[in-house]
Amino acid sequence: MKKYSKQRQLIYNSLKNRTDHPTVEQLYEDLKLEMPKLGIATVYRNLIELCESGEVIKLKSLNGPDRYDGNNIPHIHFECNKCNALYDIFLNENDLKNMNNNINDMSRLIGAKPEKYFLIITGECGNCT
Amino acid sequence: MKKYSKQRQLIYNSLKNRTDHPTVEQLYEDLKLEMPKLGIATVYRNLIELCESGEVIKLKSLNGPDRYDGNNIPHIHFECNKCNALYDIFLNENDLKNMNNNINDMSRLIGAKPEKYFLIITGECGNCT
DNA sequence: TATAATAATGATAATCATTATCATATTTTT
DNA sequence: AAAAATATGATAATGATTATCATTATTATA
Repeated sequence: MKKYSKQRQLIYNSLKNRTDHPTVEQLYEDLKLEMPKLGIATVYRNLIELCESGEVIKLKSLNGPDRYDGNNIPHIHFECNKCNALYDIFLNENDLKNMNNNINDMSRLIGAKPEKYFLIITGECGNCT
Repeated sequence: MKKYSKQRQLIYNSLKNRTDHPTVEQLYEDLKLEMPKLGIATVYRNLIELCESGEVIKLKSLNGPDRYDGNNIPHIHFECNKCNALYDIFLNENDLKNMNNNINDMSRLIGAKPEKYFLIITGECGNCT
């Protein structure tokens, strides 16, 4: 993957080093501290590229704007409907395999060919109970 | 559930009688044929109410704007990344039970209390292959 | 290495989706 | 039927994202 511009490296590294799944706005505000001339359009542009290359995952939040996940190994998400925090949930090898089998079976029901899946659970997170 | 205004009944019935998961714009254009004075804000407003009451489900499309599902029995979705069609996939009782168990187990991993889940599969649908 | 060609940036305008406002109309209550 | 409560339609306002374009940075070429 190409990541030559200073800006892209900054965006890429930042996402790889945080697990809070920031919105574009959050990412932009944080990165401006390191690179004050950064433009928000650059953040949008690079996120599109990074998503297309598969380095980054775009998450459709149920409440606010889209959020971004720098972790591209397969996993699922939990969104707290109290505090809006978005958590990663990593499945063990066996559960992941089962999940993939289920996805294939489900898709077969409608004659479709699955590529990816997005599973998001909502409810109350541990911090909010 | 309350659905007294002519407009709300129209919106409600329309969603219950179609399975294509329209966007607000699509729904609005279609309903204007039956009720030419209908305003799009009314569509938005009533969809919010219908979602809050659980009669209707809001779906976060991976590409376009949000889409709405008049079927509130638990099921999952497949979004075709070629033609953008959004399909329902209904699970049998056993698979649904397994899915719920999995959701509970996954949530337990991070100490969260699950309420709902949204599973969307992407790929190529039967019509596009 | 200097220079030409290519591609990315930052500022901001434009667009798209959604929500807010408010005067009017409809529905419900009394 | 009148009063109170609620919903509507038109449209302004907002929020999120994309498009434009002159400038700057990066890469390729001589």
